[in-house]
Amino acid sequence: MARPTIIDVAKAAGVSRATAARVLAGATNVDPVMTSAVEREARNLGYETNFAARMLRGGRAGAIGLVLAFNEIGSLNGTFFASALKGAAKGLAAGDVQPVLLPADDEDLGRIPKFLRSGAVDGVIVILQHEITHLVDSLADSPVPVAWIGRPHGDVGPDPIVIDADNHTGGILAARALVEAGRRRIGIITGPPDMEQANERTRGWTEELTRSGIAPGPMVHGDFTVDSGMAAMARLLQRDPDLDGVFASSDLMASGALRVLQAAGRRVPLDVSLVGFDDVLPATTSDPPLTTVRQPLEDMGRTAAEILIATIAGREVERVQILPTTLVRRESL
Amino acid sequence: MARPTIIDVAKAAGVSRATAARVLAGATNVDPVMTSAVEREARNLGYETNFAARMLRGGRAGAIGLVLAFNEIGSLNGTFFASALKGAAKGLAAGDVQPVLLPADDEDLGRIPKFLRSGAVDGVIVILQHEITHLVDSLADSPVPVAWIGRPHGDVGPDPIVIDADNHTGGILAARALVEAGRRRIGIITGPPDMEQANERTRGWTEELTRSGIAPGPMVHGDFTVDSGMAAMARLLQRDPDLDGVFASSDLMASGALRVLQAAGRRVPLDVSLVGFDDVLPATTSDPPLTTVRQPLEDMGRTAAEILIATIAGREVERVQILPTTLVRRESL
DNA sequence: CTGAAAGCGCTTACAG
DNA sequence: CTGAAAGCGCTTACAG
Repeated sequence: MARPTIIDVAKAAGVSRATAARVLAGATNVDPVMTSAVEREARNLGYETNFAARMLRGGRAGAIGLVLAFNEIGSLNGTFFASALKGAAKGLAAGDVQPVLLPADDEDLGRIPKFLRSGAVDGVIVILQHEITHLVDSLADSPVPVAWIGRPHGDVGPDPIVIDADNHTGGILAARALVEAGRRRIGIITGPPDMEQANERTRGWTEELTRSGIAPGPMVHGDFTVDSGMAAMARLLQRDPDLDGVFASSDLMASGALRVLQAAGRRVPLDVSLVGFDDVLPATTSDPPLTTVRQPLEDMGRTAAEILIATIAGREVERVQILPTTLVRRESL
Repeated sequence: MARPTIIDVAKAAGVSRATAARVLAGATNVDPVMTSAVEREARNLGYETNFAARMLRGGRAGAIGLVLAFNEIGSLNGTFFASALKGAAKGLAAGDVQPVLLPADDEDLGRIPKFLRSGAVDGVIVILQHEITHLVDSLADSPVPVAWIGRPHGDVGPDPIVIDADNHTGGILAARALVEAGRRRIGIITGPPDMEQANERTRGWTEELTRSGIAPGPMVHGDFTVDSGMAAMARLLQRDPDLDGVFASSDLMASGALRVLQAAGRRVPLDVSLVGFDDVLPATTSDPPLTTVRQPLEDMGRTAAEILIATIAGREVERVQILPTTLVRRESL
């Protein structure tokens, strides 16, 4: 069935469309029997007020534009999220589609699904930096197509649109670079255990070390932040003071680790080699700048936009795209 | 006159509403006389297709949602722009208003004014990092209220909504900190000369040095990027190799300057003290972390959202707000 | 080639 | 307390 209208709700509840509208608007002077009938049917049908109709009637959009120069979007590269956002914004602009920001509120999980049912957007791109299980669940039965940047955990329905980086190869690249630099006692600062992308990096790293005949060193979990990188590095040094190589699953954690290493008197890269992941701004501003595994975040965002636009237009496209990761050599290795 | 409709255009052109619609849709099989009459009147009246009506008719929004967890917005702090965006997004979310991203295309200046006339948004926030004169001009006669983050150059009409940081005091704080650290040969890396905010910082710096009986040292312009900071620092060292203090008008330029200083054998802060501006992520990840003048970027974004929402709701609010800057002491001073 | 009319889905002033 | 009807602004199938 097509998106239900208020007429569908009214019919199902056996009342006039005016009454249904009143109930849905929260009016109190309506027969309680009718009220509950309307509320029940609205829920059953998954009714949500049509955004365009309300706007045409009321004259108010309920939206505010954020104007920014394109080169300001260009400056968005400080973080994973900012870079992906930048790519997506560019891709959407190229398709003459407006990007609408939908912050997912932890306290009100229903907001986004509701918004999607209102018809205000033709599709959504989800930038999955951290695993947000409830968000994934609440988008599983979206009435509009969803493109996932990063592979979602859990059930997202059949044939999802997924854009991800090749995390597994990224882990291999990091391990190989450390081994080729002559490192033999190599630890890892990985991401949260429930985050599949981090796990794949770790798997690649483990495989490549094993393949090279080197036993993987100590592993500590972080949460991708600078602070967690500092804490993780301190624990890594406790576990093996003679560590000569570290792979951190994000540049932020790597830059935290770098600071702890230097404070502990280790010279990087002389005593310890360090490889990060992401290739975001802090990788270039730290001292020494970080050798890191580059995720093509901007490309991922742009690709998500393109696939989604094509899907909405009814064109056939490859719905899963894993973009390559590459090693960017700077001075921490 | 209220926003003109296609009926207004049709009347003015002396044709039926169907004909006007055909012309506006680009149909070719319309009498040339009628065609040009419609086109002329549409232009005269500043007609733009009502977004809600088209959407209700056509069923397509022409928009795509970017779903992101709130803590991902929280990670937006790599740059001036990202932090302001983060604050604005939070402020809008609190008011239950959707943020719509409007990238300003250099090649198509008309796009944003057109969009605003379509009624798709109730207001706009402009994040002015660089001075974008043409953008300012093209928004001067916006049909919806505009909130400027950063003081716009040029004519923006009467009684504009402006949210800015106290750049002048920021410059004073930087100079005072350098002087109190015992520095006497203090150079400055400022912003582009046409950018009022950078000029105010420089003015504050100059005033405070003069007040302390210290002659301001050499000045070089940058464009707020890391690279421009590196180039500027190199020139500063040429002009005065015995410099013992530097104020850079952005943290990115400061981190570029830091690298050049260290490459030139200067220890920071032992030989040279360095103060940045903004307090964005790279200030905390550089080595040493930067002492910097903090702009409350997130507050500025949030304030812009709040003022705009209040204005749209018809509430009276203070339309100009200059938020305080503060010195954040880290280790480069 | 042009115009009168229907209809997208909603809300609310009006009549009962 | 409830319903029939008008109207927000647009586009297009239909009739001429």
